This record gives sequence, structure tokens and C-alpha cells, in this order.
Amino acid sequence: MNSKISDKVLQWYDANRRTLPWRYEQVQIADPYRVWLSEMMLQQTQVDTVIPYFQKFTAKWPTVNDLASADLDDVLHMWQGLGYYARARNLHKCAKTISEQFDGAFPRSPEELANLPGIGPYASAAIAAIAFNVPATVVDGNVARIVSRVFGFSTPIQQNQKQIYSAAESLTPLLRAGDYAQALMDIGSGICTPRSPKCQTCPLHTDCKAYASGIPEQFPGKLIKPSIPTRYAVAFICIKDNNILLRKRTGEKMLHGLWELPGSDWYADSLPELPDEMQAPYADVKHTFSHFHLITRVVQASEIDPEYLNGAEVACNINELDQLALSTLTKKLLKVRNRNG
DNA sequence: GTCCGGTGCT
DNA sequence: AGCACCGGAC
Repeated sequence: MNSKISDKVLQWYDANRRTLPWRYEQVQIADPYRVWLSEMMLQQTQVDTVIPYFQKFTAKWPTVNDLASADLDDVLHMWQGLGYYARARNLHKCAKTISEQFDGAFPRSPEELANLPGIGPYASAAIAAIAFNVPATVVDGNVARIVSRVFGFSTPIQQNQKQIYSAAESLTPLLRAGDYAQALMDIGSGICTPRSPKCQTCPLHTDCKAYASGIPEQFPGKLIKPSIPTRYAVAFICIKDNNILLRKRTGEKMLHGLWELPGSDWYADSLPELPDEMQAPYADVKHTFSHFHLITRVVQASEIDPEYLNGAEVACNINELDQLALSTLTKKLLKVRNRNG
């Protein structure tokens, strides 16, 4: 009964699987390094966004030992734009651990994998299944949505983790665990999508309670999210002789290790006051992070009163910005320069 | 604008 | 258990 579902999933996969740079054919042996790297990148990030990053990383660092020998600054630079930069720091830390303590070989069991930096319950199961065919239960957002729909769970995913895990476990096959996990990812991203599931093309629609209900998109229920606050900041674009003032974020603040425009802290209430002569020209740029909006007043000036700087700025050639790790926020702020000339 | 999503820290 | 963390799809 349950094995029938995994059989349908695997048959669908054999006919419809996506070709992706980290996937291997059945005649090939999986490279755990590539499986691990892809899974780290795919957390919180869509396949199409990940592909060029994966290509760049594997070209520059073909093995985990190569990545372990890299500088963290280079890793952050290569990661720029992918977001959640703690992933890049943990990636580097994990590569060093594998290289130095595991002789360059990833462990096979989910339990050992879960002890490594950046590898949690999802990734440990996914790597064990995909790289080593261990029949671990792999539950990410896609799987949780598929399982909720097949079983007709209306409880929001966040409040139903145990039931979802048990249901997912009951479907997981003992053989071809890696193909099965990847098949569910493909079905989740291409068919069983959050808003408009394409049930007619789904191999499980005749097994699916949500489909039978006629309103599959309403499974699982959604959690009402509280609205997030807005913060405010001032940042300076100060260019002289082709050099722009930048500083490197330090400490434990978000985006630390990346370069940014000098400016104020991010205040909870309103835009920091500036003297009139520093107000023009400027542009207000809005950016949204996971837990707050940020409105930044970008002021362009050839000189900045040192009172507004912290003394840690570095003059960087504006034609060599592509050699530094910049967040998407900083790139967005830098575009003001093109707008205002 | 609104929604989506793994891990680590506390 | 609750919160911090980013960018892209719709």
C-alpha cells in the first residue's frame, strides 16, 4: 500500500527527473562533496539560483580538501548574492572538519553528518540518502507540503512536524532512497507547488486527500505571520579619484565579513538626522530582510565629516568592487550612483 | 506588496 | 521554544 506510493514516485522520477549539475546517473557513483555542497546551497534557495554558484564553486574547488584550504574571504566572495551568509561560514568550517578530522571523507550516517557545522536534520538525512543511499527520512518544505496534501493534513507545517515526519517515514522506501528524496524535491518544486499545484500531472493525485477535496492549494493550512518592523539608516557614497569608501562588517552582526558603505547604525524609529548640507543628493532605498524592512537614505558626497565615519573605512577602487564580497543590499545601494550620476 | 524556507543560538 | 538570518518567485 505505502510501497505503492514510493513506486509511483520512483517511476515518475525515472521518466521526468531534472538534469542538474550535482546529480549523477545510476551507473555513476555519487560524489558526497558535490551532494553536500548542493544541499548547503539549496537550503532556502531555489534550484535555478543555485546552479551558477554550484558551477563556480566546483570549478574553483573540485574537492572538499580544496575548499578547506581556501580563505574564508574568498568563500564569502563566491557566495555573494546567495544570502544567509552563515551558510558560507559553516560551509568553510565543515570543509575544514572533513578535511582535517575525517581524512577528506564524509561520514555516511545521518547522526554523524548532523554533528557537522551547517548540517541539521534535513541536510543530514538528504546527504545520507542521496550520497550513500541510506534510507533516511528526508523532510524539507517540499516534502512537508506533499505529505500534508497526500494525507490531508490541514494543520500548518510549523505546528505539525511530528505527524508529518511519521507520515513521511511511512512512505520512505528501503531501496533507491536518494532517487526517492530527489524525486520528491522535483515534484514539490514543479508540481505540488504552494499556490497552484498541477495535480493533473502528479503521479500521486489518485492517492491524495487534498486533491480529492477539490481545494488542494488549501493544504496544509497557512500560519498567519505577524508583520515585520521597519528600520532606518543613512549610508554614504563617497567617491574621490575613482576610490569609494567602504568598510568590512565585523563582530557577530548580520552580514559580517561582507563589505558595505559607511553609514549609521540601523535604527528602529526613524531616519537619523543629518545637517542640511549633507542631504542632497540622496535617494531612499528599501530592502527587506527576513525579520525587518530597512529604509536607507543614500547620501552622495565627495567629502564626509569624520564625525559620521568610524575610522575603519578603506578607499577601494570603484572598478575593482567585483573582487569584494558585497550583500545584495549593498549592491542595491550602490546603484543609486548610476541614477543620480 | 506577500509568501517561502533549514540551521544555529539562546 | 522562539528568534535571527537573505533573496527571489509570484
